[in-house]
Amino acid sequence: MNHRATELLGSVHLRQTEPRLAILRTLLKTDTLLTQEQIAEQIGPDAPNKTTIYRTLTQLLDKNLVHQAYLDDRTSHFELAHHCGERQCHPHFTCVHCKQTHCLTGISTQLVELPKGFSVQRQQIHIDGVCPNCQTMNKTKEIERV
Amino acid sequence: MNHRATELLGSVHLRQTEPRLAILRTLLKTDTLLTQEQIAEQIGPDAPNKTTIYRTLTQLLDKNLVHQAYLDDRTSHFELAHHCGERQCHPHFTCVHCKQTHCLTGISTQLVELPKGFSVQRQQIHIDGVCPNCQTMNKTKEIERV
DNA sequence: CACTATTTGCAACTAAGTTGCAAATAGTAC
DNA sequence: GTACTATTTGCAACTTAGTTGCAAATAGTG
Ligand SMILES: [Zn+2]
Ligand SMILES: [Zn+2]
Ligand SMILES: [Zn+2]
Ligand SMILES: [Zn+2]
Repeated sequence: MNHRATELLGSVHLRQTEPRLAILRTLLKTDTLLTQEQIAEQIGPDAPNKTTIYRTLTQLLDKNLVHQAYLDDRTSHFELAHHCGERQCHPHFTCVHCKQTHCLTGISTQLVELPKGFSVQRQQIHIDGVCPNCQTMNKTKEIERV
Repeated sequence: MNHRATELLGSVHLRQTEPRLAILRTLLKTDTLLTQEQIAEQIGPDAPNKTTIYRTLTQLLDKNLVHQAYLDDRTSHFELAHHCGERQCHPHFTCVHCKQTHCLTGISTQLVELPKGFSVQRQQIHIDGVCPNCQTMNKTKEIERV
């Protein structure tokens, strides 16, 4: 992981600093979106300052190593761009019950057919619903009530 | 418009108050998403307090008369739900150049096929790109440069 | 007209994200 | 290794969308 982080930084000609490596390692480890706060938590007590985290994420966004998603809670979520297509991110699913967001990386989706004159740079799909976990929990509760 | 606003409020059993009517009239008049601030602007000097606007929008969201979209700027955008399907809003297109968002109400889209166990409540598609207006403006500039 | 539950406006607050600046450090040249 | 400089970092102060508590105003009802 550490090596991959170094590699990624190198590939976009950014200096190899500990804060940047720690942030990249954290993003490499996870399979979902993370907020600035979650990144800091996961790095632990020696996490970089929040300003540094935001600045680093902005740089990685500019280099297109990282993507940003706006879900339903007014805070930005970030992830590595390596599971996204050229003009389309993988879809995201947010459970209205447990509020968890899942990256649907295995799923193929179509680009929307746009009217003449519009050109696409990135398409993002966001789905709200109930996740498998909460679905079965609800069923269990129903059975218990009977 | 005024009549339609009254009708809408009645249909969800909310009291007919001037702030609520003004907000609904504004949403009825427009063909795009609006922020709290834009709603206040459009109503003018007698616009309701921002607290009232947010509270009203939340009530209308609960009654499913209004939908909320999170685009790329950390502020919520609102619109009437009347151009949305049962489980899917119309797609939104944001121009990276002029920052304007367009409601693509005429376009048909598919629901993503979810893995077993996930159930959909609402699918939203958001596209970033260049709008027809900015596209032709760029072409014109190129020609001028030659 | 009177009554009450609901709604509104205001001021103070919360929290995500940004900015300016001085101190620290990565990469480079010797 | 040491010195140098451009870049990066941390901190504190700030900005701003959205929320909360509460007292005053008002829609609907009889
Ligand atoms: Zn869930
Ligand atoms: Zn994802
Ligand atoms: Zn445009
Ligand atoms: Zn729309």
